[in-house]
Amino acid sequence: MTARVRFAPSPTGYLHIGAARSALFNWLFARKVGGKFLLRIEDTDLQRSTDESTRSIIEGLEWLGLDYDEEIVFQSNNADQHRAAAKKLVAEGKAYRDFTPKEQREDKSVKQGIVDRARAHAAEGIDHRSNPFRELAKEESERRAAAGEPFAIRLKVAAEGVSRFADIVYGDQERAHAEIEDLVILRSDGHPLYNLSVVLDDIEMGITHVIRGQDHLTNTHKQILLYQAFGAPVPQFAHLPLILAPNKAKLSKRKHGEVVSLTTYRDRGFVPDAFVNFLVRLGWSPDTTHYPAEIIGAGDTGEVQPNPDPKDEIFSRERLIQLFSLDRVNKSNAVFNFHENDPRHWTDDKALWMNAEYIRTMPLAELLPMVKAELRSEKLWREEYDEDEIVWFAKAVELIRQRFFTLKDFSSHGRAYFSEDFDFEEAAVRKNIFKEPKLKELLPALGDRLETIEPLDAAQAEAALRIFSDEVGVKAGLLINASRTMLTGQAVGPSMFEVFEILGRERSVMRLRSQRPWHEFSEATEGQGN
RNA sequence: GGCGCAUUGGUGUAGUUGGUUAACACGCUGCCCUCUCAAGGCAGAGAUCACGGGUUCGAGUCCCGUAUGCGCUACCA
Repeated sequence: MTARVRFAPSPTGYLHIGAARSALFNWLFARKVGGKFLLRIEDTDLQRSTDESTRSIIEGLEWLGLDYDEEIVFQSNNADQHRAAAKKLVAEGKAYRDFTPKEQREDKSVKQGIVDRARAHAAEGIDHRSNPFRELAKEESERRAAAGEPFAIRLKVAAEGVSRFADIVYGDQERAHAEIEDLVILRSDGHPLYNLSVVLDDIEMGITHVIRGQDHLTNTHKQILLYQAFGAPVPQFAHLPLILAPNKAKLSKRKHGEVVSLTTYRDRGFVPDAFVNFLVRLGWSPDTTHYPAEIIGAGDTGEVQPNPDPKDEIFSRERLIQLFSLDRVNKSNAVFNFHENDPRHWTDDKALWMNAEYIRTMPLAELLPMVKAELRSEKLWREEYDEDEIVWFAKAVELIRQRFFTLKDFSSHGRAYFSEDFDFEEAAVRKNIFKEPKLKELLPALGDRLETIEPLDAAQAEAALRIFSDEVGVKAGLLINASRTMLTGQAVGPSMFEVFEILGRERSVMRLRSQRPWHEFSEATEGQGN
């Protein structure tokens, strides 16, 4: 039997990174075992579900490269079947109509309401199964329903016995039926509820492995009861640890903002594979056991690769598929360690590091289209980069990628490589240019010197600059650092001679002759004057 | 309140059936390299393995309890 798994988000907002990770684990599992990965949108909550959110989920999965194998299932399309199934359970005596009027929610929190009621019931010795309608005569129930009296449908849970299942991640789970209330499966307005809908859809879609967040671990017992009521085979379950905020609270949009939204990472310049690589390490690690080559087979065919080294952190998508296994998922929740109000560490440092690692080491051919998209979105793209200047473009990207963290850096820190319209950083100007008054004359003179060299490659530029610095009696470093700021507006960047070569003779000379720093900033040192 | 799950340096993780200097990655500090900043190389700080008992010659690894966190407990998903 081929495995069939699904990712089943509810479209009530952006795609949460925790949900994205669930999708990833499902996808990896499916690809690993040659099964099917399906997508189901759980849009039963019509008030909260939005098309925009559905779109963002689909886009998010596409961005991560998690392709699904069949048509998307929209749960709302199945509401009629779900209703019919609930009524069938009533007819079979496995569920009953509850005519208790719907409770009005107070303004206090749901959680507090639950606790209060549980306390009150405990104090009065009320069993949660003491519903007066549980054993109502069939005829009476039919009569009241026919008379138009509203009712919810509850599953009749056995008073005795226990529910058991073996979770692939969390191990054997057991819960006494006495702990499970007669859950409502159909609302009095005819609306099917979550536990009913998931089970029915999972049966319908032939799901064999349910891989989802640990927040559903205890719900699973209820769902198993429903599988049994419908006489359907129970799938395997694997629950995933949750992703928590730095204060170990649940990550939420309201409290933590855009760091929890997957689209943020796309919009802020993450490489999809890098983010996948980061996400997969939250709660999963590969088997690093080292088996002798004579046991696992020869490595030269490429078919059998040894397990990774413990120090390995970078895994390609293909490697992840090869290495992935649900029994290597751990049980404790992971903290997503971002720093609010710190622009440098706006998200987890390791995610940022990993993205930088991908940007500087991934095949250039894969990076170039991403840089192109970024430049295009910032109106810095020129068609020549795809034509006559294609070699230049590749070399420029190769040069500057080495110290970038996100794709956004290509249009911000890297702007001067693609446009004359770049800014000078004031601190850089003060540090590298204003500190030596002679530079106002030396830099244009250096420009004159470099103008005589064609082509202006790195070696030539270096030779010329060093000779020039000797002649005028200043340290080469002074001219190098000043040049960097003149040509890029910044105090830091790649090796200066490479920059000369990439920018070329014309642009280098023009920028060395520019008077912009003196026009844009006052030479007066801060804290002095008046 | 009840039930469930978890607990290894700041963060993510490793630690196969208990065996004795608790490993790796990120981050942090210093040094080297150097035209700056990264990268890279080297070195270092940082963990009484939540706490308390127990079993054992020996426990991060097994058992019990406590604490803390999280989850579920809804006619939310």
